[in-house]
Amino acid sequence: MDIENKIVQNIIEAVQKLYGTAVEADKIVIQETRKEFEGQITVVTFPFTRLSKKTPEQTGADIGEYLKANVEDVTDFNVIKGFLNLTISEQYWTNCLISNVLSADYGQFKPNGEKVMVEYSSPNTNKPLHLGHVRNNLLGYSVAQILSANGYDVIKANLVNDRGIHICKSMLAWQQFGNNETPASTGLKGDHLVGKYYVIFDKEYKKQISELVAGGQTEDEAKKNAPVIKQAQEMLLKWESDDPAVKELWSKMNGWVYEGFGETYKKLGVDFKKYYYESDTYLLGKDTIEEGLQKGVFFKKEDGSVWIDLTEDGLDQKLVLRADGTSVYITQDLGTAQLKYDDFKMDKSIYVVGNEQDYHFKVLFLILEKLGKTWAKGLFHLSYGMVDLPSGKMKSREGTVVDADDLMDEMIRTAKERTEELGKVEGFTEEEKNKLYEIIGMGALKFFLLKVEPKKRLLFDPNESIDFQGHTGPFIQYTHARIRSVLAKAGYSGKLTESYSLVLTPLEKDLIVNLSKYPDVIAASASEYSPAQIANYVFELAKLFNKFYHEESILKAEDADVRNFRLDLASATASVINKGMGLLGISVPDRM
RNA sequence: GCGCCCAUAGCUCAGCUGGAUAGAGCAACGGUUUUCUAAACCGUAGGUCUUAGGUUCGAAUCCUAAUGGGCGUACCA
Repeated sequence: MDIENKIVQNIIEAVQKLYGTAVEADKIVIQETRKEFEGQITVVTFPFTRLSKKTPEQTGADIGEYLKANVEDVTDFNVIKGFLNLTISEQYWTNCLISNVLSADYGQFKPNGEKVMVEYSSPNTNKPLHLGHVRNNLLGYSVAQILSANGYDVIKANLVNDRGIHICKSMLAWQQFGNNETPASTGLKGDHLVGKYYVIFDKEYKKQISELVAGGQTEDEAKKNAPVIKQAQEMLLKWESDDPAVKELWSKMNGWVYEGFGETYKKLGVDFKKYYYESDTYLLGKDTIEEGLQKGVFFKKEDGSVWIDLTEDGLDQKLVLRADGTSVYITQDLGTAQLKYDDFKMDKSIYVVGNEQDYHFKVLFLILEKLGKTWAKGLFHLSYGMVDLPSGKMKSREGTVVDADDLMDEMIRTAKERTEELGKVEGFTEEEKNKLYEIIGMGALKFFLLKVEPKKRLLFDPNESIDFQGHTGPFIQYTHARIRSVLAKAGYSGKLTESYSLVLTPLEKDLIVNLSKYPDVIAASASEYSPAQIANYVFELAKLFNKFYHEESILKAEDADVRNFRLDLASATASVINKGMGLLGISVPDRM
């Protein structure tokens, strides 16, 4: 809000003139006035009492007088203890609505010339996506949208883990037990079919282990000697040496998975500009290791393994290359980071990855900094908490995962039931109905996951369905639909208010004050990479509008100017709801 | 052992760089529909902000320690 800057400037002047000393702008605390007091903007005046050598009340009154006399839009003030509550003119708020909030690009910042990559999703191709991936995908997509609204040029990237021992496990199990099943022959989604064989592998593996243990081997020996694991390892070696048959099987099964993921991504509403595949990048990083050795950042042990000593930074010694010269996880991440930078030369790069990898990224970024990569300071790990069930962690191999596709289907089904119960789809075509159910069901799911601060862990109880009432996506969607309905009835087609001399009701003023905060919320959510801030803001806005809607009629307002103004106000609210929800990847319907 | 993260109402969560009597939603109880969509609105009840110290005009917020929970600390990814 620009009025805040004006007030801050004038306070600096006031303190200078009244008390003969200077205050820094960042010492001045401005906040929203609490509901129970008169005014919209509050200045905390405790810090000035030291300069004024007067009571908080007297100091507040001094500054209040000054502001009233010198700032055009400050029309009145009151002082309660160390709080100076300012009343801002009606014209200011009316004007704010008409010239700012209602403009088409409200909340969209000008391009800032910076490029940022957001890497998210990053699935393994041996099993379908589950609820944890859903959180990742929604977060990544939303953060990308938010950065884009803040003026960044955003590149959404997906680093697919398409190779490795876990992939070979699914392949091997399919080869041995699959009877040539395909998605077409079974009707299963490709990623689910492959996941099925990942589970079958694990069952077989466990069976063989217990047989070997029964035959006298220790648990550890059995784990190494079980025939299936040996075969999987052989398969991995063959893959690495480009064995045509293995590669063909690999391409075939990954192809099924990609088709399945494609559907899931589509339903989730996420997309990517750039795909990286680990089968292409897993050998990268060796140059970086060499560079590190040259620069003396890394050192070689007698066995030939390469390390970095981070003990001075409070971390440990970390292996960066095995004794046999092969890569570890961080080797390829070093290489991939370089590759990404070479590809796009971005200013910032966000990795959306769970908090179990906090240490890994701390080390990764630190190494790149020590290597003197100027771009390393732009790297950021957007770390988010795990999604837990009441029973604890989800385990794909133990079948306790909440499957992404199942969950989405269930949400949409529930949306359908709820909507039909309420009898709200009269006059909808079959297609419109299905579209609506999807919008509502996905809205409920997305809002549920995004309203929580990313770094907090998230509890999901499959036995308790996700709500459609209260602090939810559908609540906000409903508010939007109501507004659109009123606007449609009024034949509203754009800004109606001319007059700046309205007397606003408290609720109208509250609404405008709230709407005027939107750009600040967008900026804050970007600097903290937190869609939750937008989610909670939009909820607050919707709640406030519902109150207004309930208490003050729009279409039946006695005065034509008031009616027009309220239509503008409603339209502005709908538009901010639409934009805010859009940044969360949630659509809002016109009717529901 | 060491490191990182979390702890707010019965449950799920807000609480911005320290600022007024700590706020929502759900669940519970009571009320609102001849009036723009009741997926809504209003009210009641519910809290020693895990604990103990400290910093200061002022602490849920910052510092220290303890307790509880999660994660990491692999020549796994």
